[in-house]
Amino acid sequence: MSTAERRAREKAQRRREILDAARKEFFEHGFSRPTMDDVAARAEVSKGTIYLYFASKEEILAHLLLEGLDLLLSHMEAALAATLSATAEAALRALANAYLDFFQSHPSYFRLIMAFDRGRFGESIPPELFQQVLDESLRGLTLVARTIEAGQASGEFRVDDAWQAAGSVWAALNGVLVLMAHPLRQQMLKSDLQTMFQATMDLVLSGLRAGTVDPADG
Amino acid sequence: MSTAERRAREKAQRRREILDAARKEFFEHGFSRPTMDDVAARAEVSKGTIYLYFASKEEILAHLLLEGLDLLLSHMEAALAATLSATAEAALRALANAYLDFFQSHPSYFRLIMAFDRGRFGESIPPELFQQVLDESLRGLTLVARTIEAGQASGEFRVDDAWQAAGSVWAALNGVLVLMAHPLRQQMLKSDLQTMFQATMDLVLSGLRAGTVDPADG
DNA sequence: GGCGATACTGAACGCCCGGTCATTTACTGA
DNA sequence: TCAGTAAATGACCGGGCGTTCAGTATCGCC
Repeated sequence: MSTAERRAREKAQRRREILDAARKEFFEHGFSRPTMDDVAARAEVSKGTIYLYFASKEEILAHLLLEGLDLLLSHMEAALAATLSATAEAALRALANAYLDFFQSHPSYFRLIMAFDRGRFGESIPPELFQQVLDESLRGLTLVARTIEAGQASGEFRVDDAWQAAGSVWAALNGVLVLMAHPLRQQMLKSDLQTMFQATMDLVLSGLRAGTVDPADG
Repeated sequence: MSTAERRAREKAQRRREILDAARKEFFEHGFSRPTMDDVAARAEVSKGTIYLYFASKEEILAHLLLEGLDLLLSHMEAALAATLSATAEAALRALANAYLDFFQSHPSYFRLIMAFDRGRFGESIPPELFQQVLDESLRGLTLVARTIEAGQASGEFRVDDAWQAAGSVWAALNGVLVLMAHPLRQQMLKSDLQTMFQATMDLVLSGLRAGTVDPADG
């Protein structure tokens, strides 16, 4: 009996080793360049072995993507948990900073998430994985939307549709990260990512406070 | 003498034909899938001929990219020209709508611009073309920055740094387009691109009017 | 009419790579 | 000890594709 258990443990371990090797390869050399042979060499197994654990190259990437989303979500949830009793604005700032942190600490995961968003996979990965990714994605947006709803309730934010506002906030922050990812942009705008990110957050928060209804009035 | 001129005309014409064929192929099937054989077949020339007019596949894409940027800039400039004597807010809305129009009328050019932004080329294309792309890109941002400066001057907008604000605005609008490009997103947020785009623009404008300095005060 | 120049052609080159499967190796329980 | 099984191997397959270049066709001028 214990033999079977050990076997299962070893199998899981091997799988993890392959995933670790793939992560290193992909994060070091981009998501296209590395070949299955590269990953195999790094994992110190033969190429055939990889296919005993994963159905395809894309499936490996899909698993890494899920890792990244999990990490991002846990960052965001931790940030929210730490500001439970604060104002909605503070909570929203905490969420945004968690996203910025994630971008800076795990740029490759960020790039992978963006690649998925662009439809890099979508075909050719198991629908069940695909659904998981969508669910995680939705959970993230939900955190933002709920925070904005709290701000609506407390009167901090004057917006009609919290989900729409959440979409705008997410789009704006994401937009800054994508835009400023390029060093050339930082040159063009003569400011760095941090500064631009905070400025955008300030702008958006100012908009949320002022509300988009009845611009001239309070 | 006229012979040489005709020759030159014909050469330019052939070049245009190849570019037209490449545009169709790339816009129909994505920027990677089509092969040089596909482009050649579509242009009704042999593959070798293409290399008499372009140095590489990437260079062709770079020229298409420039076309796209030109088109976008002319849209934006036309929009600005039509609102010369209006408020800064109206002008900024006109710019934004021009961008939205561009996205909707020429989605493939938009995707190409985004691909460049991601660094899809950057290596392997002539530095002179690369520089041209950066210049155009900067011109676009300049239009936004100047408009915001006008709003600063007129007192419509309360921001310290017009360029920074321009970056935020650009990032936010770009972010919405990228975010909502996916049909799944529209489902998640239960609203369409148009609505989200306008909502984001409203939010951002509200922020510009309110200013990001001294939040509680006017 | 023929010669040089210019334009064009497409077979061939060189290289890359994801995925498969017959075979070998390692282990285990009787 | 050995047969049965699970795991691992890596040569091989089938395909793809950007780029080159030796050879061919076309044109215009003397």
